[in-house]
Amino acid sequence: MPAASCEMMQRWLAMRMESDCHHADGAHPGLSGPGLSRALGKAEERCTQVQARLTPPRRRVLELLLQSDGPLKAYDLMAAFGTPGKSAKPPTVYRALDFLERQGFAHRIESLNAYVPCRLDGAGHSAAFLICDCCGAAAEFEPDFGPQLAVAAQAGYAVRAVTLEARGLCGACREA
Amino acid sequence: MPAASCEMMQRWLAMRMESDCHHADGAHPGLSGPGLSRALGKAEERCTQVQARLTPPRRRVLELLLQSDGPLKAYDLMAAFGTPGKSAKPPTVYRALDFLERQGFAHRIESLNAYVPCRLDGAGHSAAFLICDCCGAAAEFEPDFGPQLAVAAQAGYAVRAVTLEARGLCGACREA
DNA sequence: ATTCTTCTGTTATGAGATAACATAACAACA
DNA sequence: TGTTGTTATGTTATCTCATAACAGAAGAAT
Repeated sequence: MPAASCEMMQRWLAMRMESDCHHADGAHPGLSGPGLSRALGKAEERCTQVQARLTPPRRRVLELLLQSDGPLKAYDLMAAFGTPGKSAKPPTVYRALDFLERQGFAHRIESLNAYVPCRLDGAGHSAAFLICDCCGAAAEFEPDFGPQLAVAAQAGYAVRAVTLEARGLCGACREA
Repeated sequence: MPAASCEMMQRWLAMRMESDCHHADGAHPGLSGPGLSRALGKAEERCTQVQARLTPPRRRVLELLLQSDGPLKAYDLMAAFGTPGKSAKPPTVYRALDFLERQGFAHRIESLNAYVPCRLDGAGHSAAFLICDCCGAAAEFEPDFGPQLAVAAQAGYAVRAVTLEARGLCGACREA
């Protein structure tokens, strides 16, 4: 199939991605029980160190993020926030996310409009993700922005934060 | 000496307007006249090479992006699309943007929900930007994703596209 | 000329995020 | 201990961003 196929190919790929690819991801499995408690405790600790308050709604949103196997949308968080039928309202969740991002406890993934808990210790203001277009997994990794920061310096930019999002297929989905 | 006058202008604006930073940016000035025609012609050419159709709405959206000094929002494009009072509707613009992105003529900047024309020749499916939080300029640069791709390969990921967005202050705004 | 595909125009709706304002909790300190 | 300033929450409404779904027009292929 020669040339007219560029758009056809796109559609085909899109269909394939939509078709059920429900591999459990494995990149960052959701926490529960002791692991969850430990992570929350760590967050509490870091909050007291910097005199920030991990209030109930903030803690709840962080808990939901930590429990999840993958990125969560803001409205998913709202739905899961309270008891069934008693969901949170947008500002509650967005404010909590705002706080969590400022403290480095969570990241927003721009290309998904979704949020993940930070998986790296002592992370600063940078985040980098390998995102699987098939199963939706988002694996955080420690980026080396050396080359990019060199370019920025050359151009006279003062970089405050960098986000990098690589889209593709994870190992599991490549084989399937 | 354009740099000096730009600086003066910035100081003046900063004094007048205190909080808001409305400098014209200069990173990628909007095209007009022959430069614009040349860019559009080049796009036409590349389209015929791959048997894609740069139809009127697509061409119009690309033209608007090329004319702009900075990133444009989808709804700004809609407003500017036709004659005053006769704006385009969402699908018209989003479909055009979709096409332009697929052909590599435009990029979406995720962290701004905005769009820019591609400024690099022969660009593949990667994009990298230095975004000024003060004046809104978005300077595209050729990224070197060597380290990141190594990480991805190590993790078994097949990377299809990478986007990088560095937020900070451009040289001009740093001084102001 | 017909058929297939792609592209456009239109209406309506879905998803994502914030504005604005009132109230509550907390810390600091006289 | 009450007062004050600050920070956080609850609530309503609204705003911005993006897509679904379908009818019809324009091109290309035979």
